[in-house]
Amino acid sequence: MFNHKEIEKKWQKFWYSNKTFKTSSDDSLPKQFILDMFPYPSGAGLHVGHPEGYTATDIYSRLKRMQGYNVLHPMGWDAFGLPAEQYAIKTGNDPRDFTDKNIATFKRQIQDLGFSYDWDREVNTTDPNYFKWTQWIFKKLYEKGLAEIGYMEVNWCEELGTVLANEEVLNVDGKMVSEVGEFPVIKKPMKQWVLKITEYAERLLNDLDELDWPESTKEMQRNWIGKSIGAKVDFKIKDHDLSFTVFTTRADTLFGSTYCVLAPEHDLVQFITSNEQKLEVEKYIEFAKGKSDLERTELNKDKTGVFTGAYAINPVNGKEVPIWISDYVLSTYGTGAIMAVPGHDQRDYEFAKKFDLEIVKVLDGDISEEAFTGDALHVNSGFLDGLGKEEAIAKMIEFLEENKVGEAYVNYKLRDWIFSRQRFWGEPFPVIHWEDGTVSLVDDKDLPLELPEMDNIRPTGTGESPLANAKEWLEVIREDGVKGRRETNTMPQWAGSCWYYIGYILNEDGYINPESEHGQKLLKKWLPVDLYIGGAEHSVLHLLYSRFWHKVLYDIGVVHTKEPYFKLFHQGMILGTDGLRMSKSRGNVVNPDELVESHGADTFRLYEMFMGPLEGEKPWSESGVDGARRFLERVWRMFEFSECTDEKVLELDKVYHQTVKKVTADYDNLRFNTAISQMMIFVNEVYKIKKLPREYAVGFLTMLNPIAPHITEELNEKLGNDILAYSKWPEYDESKLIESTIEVVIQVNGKVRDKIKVSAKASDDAVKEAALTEKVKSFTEGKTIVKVIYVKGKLVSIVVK
RNA sequence: GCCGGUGUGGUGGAAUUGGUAGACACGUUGGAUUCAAAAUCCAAUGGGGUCAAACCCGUGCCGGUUCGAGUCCGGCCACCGGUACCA
Repeated sequence: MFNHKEIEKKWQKFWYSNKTFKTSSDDSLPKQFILDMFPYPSGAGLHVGHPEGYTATDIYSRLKRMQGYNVLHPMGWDAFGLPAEQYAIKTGNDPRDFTDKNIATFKRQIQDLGFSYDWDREVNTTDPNYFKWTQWIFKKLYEKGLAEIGYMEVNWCEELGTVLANEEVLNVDGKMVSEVGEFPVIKKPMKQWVLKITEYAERLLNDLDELDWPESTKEMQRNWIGKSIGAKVDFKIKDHDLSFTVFTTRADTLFGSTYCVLAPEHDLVQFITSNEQKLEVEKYIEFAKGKSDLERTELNKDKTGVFTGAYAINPVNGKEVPIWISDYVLSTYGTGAIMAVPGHDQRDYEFAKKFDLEIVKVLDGDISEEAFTGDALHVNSGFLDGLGKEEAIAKMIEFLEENKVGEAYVNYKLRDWIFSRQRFWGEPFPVIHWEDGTVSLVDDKDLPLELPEMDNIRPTGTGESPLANAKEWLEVIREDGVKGRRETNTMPQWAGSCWYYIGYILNEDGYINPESEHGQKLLKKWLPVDLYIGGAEHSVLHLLYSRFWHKVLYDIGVVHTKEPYFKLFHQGMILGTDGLRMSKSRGNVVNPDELVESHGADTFRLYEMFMGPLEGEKPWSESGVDGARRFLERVWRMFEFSECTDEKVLELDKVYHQTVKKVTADYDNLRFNTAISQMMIFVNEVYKIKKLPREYAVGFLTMLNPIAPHITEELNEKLGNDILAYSKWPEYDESKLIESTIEVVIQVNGKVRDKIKVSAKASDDAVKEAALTEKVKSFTEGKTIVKVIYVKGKLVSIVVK
């Protein structure tokens, strides 16, 4: 039995005090930037899911160091956010203390696992020295015209007097209510900072192609960006000097447009509603405010809507068509208005059937039961009659452009990013609103703009953040006597996580100015991130927002790669022993502390990597942990019973070289479970032979070191060698892997019937000949052999009739 | 609902390009060791069938392509992640 407590503490202390894993400033070595998604340090501490990805990157980092790379492998804290805010409001305590305490726990737990982080580069998003640069980037966005104030809809709860996160809103009978108290929640437009990510939509879409990311993640981002090519069409409103624009991908069906629908929030609704309809329209707008987008669109089974009393003029045929409002049209997609073509759009079809609106067939397909949305020749469409879809779309756009009533247009589902939160615990905006109506930014030399000390953080009841109560901080006076008020919104948690990979690079005992010569040198050296591992739950939002900021920084010359993260990998979730997601309420959360205490960090790391493929979801198992420990015990004993000899042990040649080959390839491809099983096979062989040549002993310890760094360093030290952390990665000799005889499977009509051993050098014909064994013949007898297929070195397939 | 994923023995999983399904572990059973036990070492272990073999069945379900399908195609089912203010 080895004493994990002693060994692990000893090596952790050694690495920490020697700064073994400090990033080298040596520019001659090739670099590897290996990054984890940094955690939100919750009050519950680390759970066993966190170290899964961290172990993977740690193995990879240790491998790359031994392969001669200069490795940057840092860790930090995404420490702003909702839970600390809620804790502060509930208890009256300062979120800073709470956050610092949680970080200390997380850090201790992570360090107990022996990860090879360069702790000199630790970042913390709530550290003013860090968020100084978050604010600086915001200023750059503002100066580039990418940050604007606009009225955007938020979840407003009148009773609670506060804006709620989607997470805090429940759906009861299709209505939004607060999680706390079940009070009504409505969509209410409020002044918000908005980042114009849509201006980058096309680049965010196109540059996905050059990334080594899971195809599924790229696909999700593509779908999220949601590019659709179509046209804008202008509709004049009868008896008003007003018009509105719709976006459509099927401009060719314009002759079939028999009504239009505006989103209930559409600006025009108030101007065009007739007196007779006014009451009903207002009632409907109220009704729609209480529904979430999801309920309004995808979950919407029963269409609702109200006629406004106004008519639009169809620009292609001059027909007067009624204008309705309905919640299935969203103000946030396209132009917030649609031309309804009930014959050829299913939602419009359902709506028209329900409200008995005219349906005109303009494509030659069956519309008796449902809308026909395919490609067919046009009918009832004037100059489009007889044309197919593509041709007709092109011709219609030509008509629209010639008559100045529309144009070709590309629409994205991607929406601009609401970048403000009505909260205390976030980065303050470096913005002052002056009483003369102007807005100015805080000067660079006055950054960071820190959060005020507040005795009691509480909601204001007006929808403003608790910062509105911090009078001294809030109110400023300009030299000319004009009064101003600081922005009371704060930035969302995304802000700090959008650029933290850059933070690590710049953090050399304080943050280097990214535009300085030294900062530039560092950024050019380290970017992009070579490997980024984190959960699939970040597939779209974090990764898309972060890519957007990176592109902006690229445009202003701060960074020099188009993309931040070159290779991305998602680790799967670790489930509870019951196969369900770990959660406090289920009581199935496993905390690593007890296991590290009882089994040791090496066992923990080994078990997590052996559980299954990194990307898969896997349930936790106690007995599996014991098995992992048993393997390490077996390794420990292997060095006790086997003579460590300087002689060659020919029986081990093949399995050793196989192991080097497989482990090297598997580590590189993040397939740790199969690498471990190969090392187990090697150990099993040594147990049979009871001899271990020195060269193979060191090679084996080197290979196991990235997974179980403490025990391998200890064994290696006992052998009298220098530390493994920077030793040379073993190489394999292909010639040792060649077999002289091979086993070939013989199939008859696809079923395995016999196996033969043949010389590796045997000719194809000789193998085919040898395949006709007595047993095989009993299956081919009385039948004609139609075909014989030989797959080299693997099988012979005989087809009979 | 929409987008993306997953489904293989009693259990975790392996099979990297269509070529021996179940590597390696866990568990179980048997043996060795021990006064005895734990630990350790060795062996067996998908299901049916058989004294043993032969043989049959088997990768969520239904169908297809192929000499050959866990792998490719079509249609389902179940579960998981995301769905823009949890991050």
